[in-house]
Amino acid sequence: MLTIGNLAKKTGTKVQTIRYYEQIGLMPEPGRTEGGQRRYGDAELDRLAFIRHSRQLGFSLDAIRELLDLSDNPNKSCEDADAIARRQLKQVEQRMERLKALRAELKRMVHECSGGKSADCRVLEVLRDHSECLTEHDKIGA
Amino acid sequence: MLTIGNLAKKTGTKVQTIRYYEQIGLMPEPGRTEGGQRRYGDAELDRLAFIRHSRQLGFSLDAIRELLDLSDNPNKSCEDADAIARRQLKQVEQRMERLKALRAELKRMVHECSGGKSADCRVLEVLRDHSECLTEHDKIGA
DNA sequence: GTACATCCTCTAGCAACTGGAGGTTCAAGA
DNA sequence: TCTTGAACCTCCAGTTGCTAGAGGATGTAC
Repeated sequence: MLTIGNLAKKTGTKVQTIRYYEQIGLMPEPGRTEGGQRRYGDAELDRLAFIRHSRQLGFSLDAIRELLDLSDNPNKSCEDADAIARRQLKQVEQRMERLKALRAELKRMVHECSGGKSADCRVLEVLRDHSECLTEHDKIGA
Repeated sequence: MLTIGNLAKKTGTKVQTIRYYEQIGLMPEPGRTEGGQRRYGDAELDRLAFIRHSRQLGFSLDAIRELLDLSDNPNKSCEDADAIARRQLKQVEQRMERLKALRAELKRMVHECSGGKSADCRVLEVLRDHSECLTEHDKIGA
């Protein structure tokens, strides 16, 4: 049986995060010692590893909830899981497109800066005047 | 003079967001009508446009605060603004690298899914077992 | 038996907004 | 001039995914 600290170490999670996952119902309520401390078994270790791995792949906690539900019910259709992954893939691709445009703009700003007083700064100038942008970058966020 | 609603429309910002920027000191306290409603001039319009544009390029509000300070003081060195932009560029590039790895992994997951019961789902299987991953993707977030 | 690392709960905070409740003001039309 | 209704006001709570700290209890190793 694992203490919460050891579970945390094994999965690369913070202790507080595990308690948080329990609080929002992603992790089950584990058994406790007489003194009230949490003790975890292998099932919980696997579940937390699944959650962490999914987070690393960028899935939201809501998406993970769905994936866990599919994982818990082997008779459900695989298509649902696939759809979630496809959705995630699409999001990732959109974010990459956005970042590409941002990178181009930032590079241009940075390369045009020649030092000197900020009155003549190209970086600030571009920020002041959107029309100087070569690319579209309309939505906020990555 | 602009009402807050018109300022919002002109800059593509929500009214609440403008009030929020005022609250945190990014936007100045504007003049008011006798009845207490905010009225904005061109300076505020420019400032908000600057803020929004910077946000679109992914700068944090803290970074924007610095940039605004530089913009307000034309005698300060341009190098500071350049450094902020370079920092931002670096972040964007790091995020892109991460997303590339994620995209590869997600694509692989999705392409291997052949439908059927979730018991045999490759998506779920990969999520269960990190060792099946071809790429490293250790840090969470984009 | 005692030290002290680790655990417990609870609360608050982070970024960067967004939404709603409940009430007031402004401007245009009758 | 009055009325209507859109837009404004303040204040508070919620979002996502954690993270940090206070103040106190527990577990374990020596």
